[in-house]
Amino acid sequence: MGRKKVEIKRIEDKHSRQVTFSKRRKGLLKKAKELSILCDADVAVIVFSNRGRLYDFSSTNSLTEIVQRYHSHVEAEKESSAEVLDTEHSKYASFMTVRELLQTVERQLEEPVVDYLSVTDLVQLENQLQTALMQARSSKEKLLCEENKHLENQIATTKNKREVNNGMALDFTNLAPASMNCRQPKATLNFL
Amino acid sequence: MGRKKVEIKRIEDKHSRQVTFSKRRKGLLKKAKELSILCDADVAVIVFSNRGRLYDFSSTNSLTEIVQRYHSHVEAEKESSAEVLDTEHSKYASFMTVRELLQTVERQLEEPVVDYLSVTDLVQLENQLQTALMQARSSKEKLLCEENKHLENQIATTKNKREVNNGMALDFTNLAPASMNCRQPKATLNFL
DNA sequence: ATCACTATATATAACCC
DNA sequence: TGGGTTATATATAGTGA
Repeated sequence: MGRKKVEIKRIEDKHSRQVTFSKRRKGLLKKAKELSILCDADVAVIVFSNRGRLYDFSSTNSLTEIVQRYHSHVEAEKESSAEVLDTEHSKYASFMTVRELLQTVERQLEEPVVDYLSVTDLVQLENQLQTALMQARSSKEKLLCEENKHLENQIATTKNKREVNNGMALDFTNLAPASMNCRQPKATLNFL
Repeated sequence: MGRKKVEIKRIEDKHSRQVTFSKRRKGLLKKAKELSILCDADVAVIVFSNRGRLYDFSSTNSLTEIVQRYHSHVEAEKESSAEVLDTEHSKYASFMTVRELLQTVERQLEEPVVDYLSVTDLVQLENQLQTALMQARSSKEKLLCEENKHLENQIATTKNKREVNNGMALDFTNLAPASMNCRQPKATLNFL
């Protein structure tokens, strides 16, 4: 795309590598922006120069937003590939997740918290909610209404079983990738 | 870059938006790869189509790696820049938000839901939790423990006031910047 | 570093299947 | 969807200030 065709391999000359980096980085971010606008897509780009300088683009206010969505998406894919999910289960998954969320937050608040579990669990909760949100976003009206009605019934009939449900611990060990993302607790430890 | 020059604004025709998305996405990911190879840079790209499908590129084995580097980079910058925030106020902000979240989710689940309020509210909740998360992540251990103890007391003493608290509507208007991010509800409405 | 210039390589819009 | 073709718009390599 210039006077000469360049092979796609590391540019050895330091100066032209730097110049090319500057030009292509700008081009990449521009393309990312265009894609997000033209196609109404959410796009995030992170670039670190080989000397550690950061450049980024996000189609939303915060890049983190998209990253979170990425994590939950990966999370969701893992779940759906693991279980061949029957329709009935997945249909109400988002709202079930919210109910679980509710219970977890309750426990979170009512039990003594030691160590950094609060931070870690917040991350987990956040992922769960994000997943629920993704699913909710792509639902259509009828599904949504059905779900709501169904949910109301569930709530009504489940209220009595509260104790039982609370006894059922959420299995966070299934969230391996998510917890790998959360090295924040470690980072927090570094402050001390 | 084609037969005609295109303005950079949302493509209204659904079909050509989809086609353009497909082509430009491929182009973007290719450019990202080239940049990372040519200039020995770390590059991560995340793309969500407007229908929620995920596409990504990472110059390292895991995209998460780069994301983490991004977070530490941002964290480091944040710390080096001034922290103006009033300590007393921000101290418990994250956990207060979680408590509000709890109440809101409860209402969400126990009240009949009409229209798309459920989706919209989920977005709000998501933002609140995100805010809580951000703040929690940057807390230090002592703060965290203090908060937890304080919180436990609050919970204990607040339980009786439940009714009153539920009556107190959350003021979402304070979340202006966050809610501006959420154009998804609009997008969701378009499906219908 | 970045800016401007140009010749050229690439990306891609409109069109086909 | 996803892949071709072709004409055109863009990106950018090489160069110099």
